[in-house]
Amino acid sequence: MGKDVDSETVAKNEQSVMNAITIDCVIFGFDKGSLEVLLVQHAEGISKGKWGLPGGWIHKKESTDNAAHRLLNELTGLDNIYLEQLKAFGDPDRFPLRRVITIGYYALVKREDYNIKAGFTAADAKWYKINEIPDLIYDHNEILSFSLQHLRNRVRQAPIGFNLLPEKFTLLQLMHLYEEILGVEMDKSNFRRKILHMKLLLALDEKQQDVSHRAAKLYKFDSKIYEKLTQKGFNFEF
Amino acid sequence: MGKDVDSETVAKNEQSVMNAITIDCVIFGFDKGSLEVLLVQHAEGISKGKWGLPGGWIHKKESTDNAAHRLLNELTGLDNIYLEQLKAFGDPDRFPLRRVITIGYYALVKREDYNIKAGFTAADAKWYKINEIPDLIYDHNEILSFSLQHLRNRVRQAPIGFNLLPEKFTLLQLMHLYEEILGVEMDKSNFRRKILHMKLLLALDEKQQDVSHRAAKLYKFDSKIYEKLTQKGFNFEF
DNA sequence: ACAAAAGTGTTGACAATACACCCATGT
DNA sequence: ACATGGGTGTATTGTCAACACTTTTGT
Repeated sequence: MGKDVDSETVAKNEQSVMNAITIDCVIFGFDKGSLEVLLVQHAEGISKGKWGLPGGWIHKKESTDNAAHRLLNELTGLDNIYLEQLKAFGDPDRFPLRRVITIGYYALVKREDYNIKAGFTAADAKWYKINEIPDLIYDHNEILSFSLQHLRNRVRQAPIGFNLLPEKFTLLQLMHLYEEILGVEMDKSNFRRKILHMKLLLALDEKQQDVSHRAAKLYKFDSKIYEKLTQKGFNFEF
Repeated sequence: MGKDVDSETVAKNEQSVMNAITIDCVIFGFDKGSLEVLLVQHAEGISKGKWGLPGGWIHKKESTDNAAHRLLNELTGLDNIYLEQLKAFGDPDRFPLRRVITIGYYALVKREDYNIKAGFTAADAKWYKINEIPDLIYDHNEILSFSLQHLRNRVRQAPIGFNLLPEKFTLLQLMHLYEEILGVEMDKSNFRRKILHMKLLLALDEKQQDVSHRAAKLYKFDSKIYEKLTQKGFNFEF
């Protein structure tokens, strides 16, 4: 949950939100070879100064999915974000003040698109590398590690990893993304064969610019072919 | 949700339950080659007479997982059931009277163990074949089809299918289970090789009884080996 | 020239598939 | 004897992992 969440004021005064359910988002980004998560710092309340997942309350008239999209947009300004529900976290003691159940979501964003929203400063919101996560409020460490586990599984069954990369990318960039997420080393040659064999990528007539070595061909993700493949349930095993 | 759920009485009078969140369970069983789901009939309220998923309210002091287990036990009398959360369903209009979010669970039960709990009659609770599901209350058809999709995916990645079979089973029974869940035809010989190669099964010194053909060897599921395999994340692709 | 990454080719091991066939048992 | 399912064997094809090698480009 975000800035004001552990102050009870919001829930008590606002009749327009549900008062025993919140939403928390794990926002993944990929930058310079590292998988990162966007955390926010609490400005007030009992956990002032501590970091946590961005989140907030659900309006009475919006779906939980919409609420998650809205919260994400309020924080990052981004609109068409890959967003999926993880599950509900319902331990009776997870929130110290009273019984609140939270619905976890995870999002994948392209770091190139991301600009922190006006109203937030570097002190409020910050990207943390996945293996440098501090102690978070409530059960947010648990939600985060669940989402990481989930991402590792999903990424092997559906080509959602693309959502973390720029529109145009090289095969090696894609491979490094998988290596980072799954924590494994891969063989360049075999990776190329495998991914090209799936016909999911569209080769562009463009090459990398300004690199101090042979420029690699750029590819983009072909969503039409992806649709076909997801329907008959394919296997993206790496 | 179960018998009394759409009467508001429970939520309003009972201070001990959360009033805007419920739990709904999809209970899968496997009988005579068919995948089935346990549905219950509403006794009162606006949807009297209609069938729906069993479910109910969450007590203030129990986790959502415990609530699901409790509800399942109240209905079936069973204790050690395979139970997993699906996700939260949060459409603002899913429940007609007011805003209620439900957390979906799915359970796999061995039909041999199952006995309907006292207090329920055949008119209250009934097994329905997966392709003969009637119109259900609220968004329960949606929850059901989501859970079926989820089951089909899960069953290919973890050996949870065993939870639907008796303690001791034959290889062909197991194969038929997979065929039914996944909706495919399999090759007997190849299935044997594949499943035995995984070393997940323990061959017993027992054979089928009272069958009008050659009796098949019985196997049981080796949970120790399963633990090992799940940890390094294996692939149960069929 | 050489570093660094792009990109290709080859090989051997192993797994998936499709079938053909024999075995045991009750009616 | 035959129907029914249990159980074995094999030949082919395809996929995967390991690794050696060539190509391009900036410094």
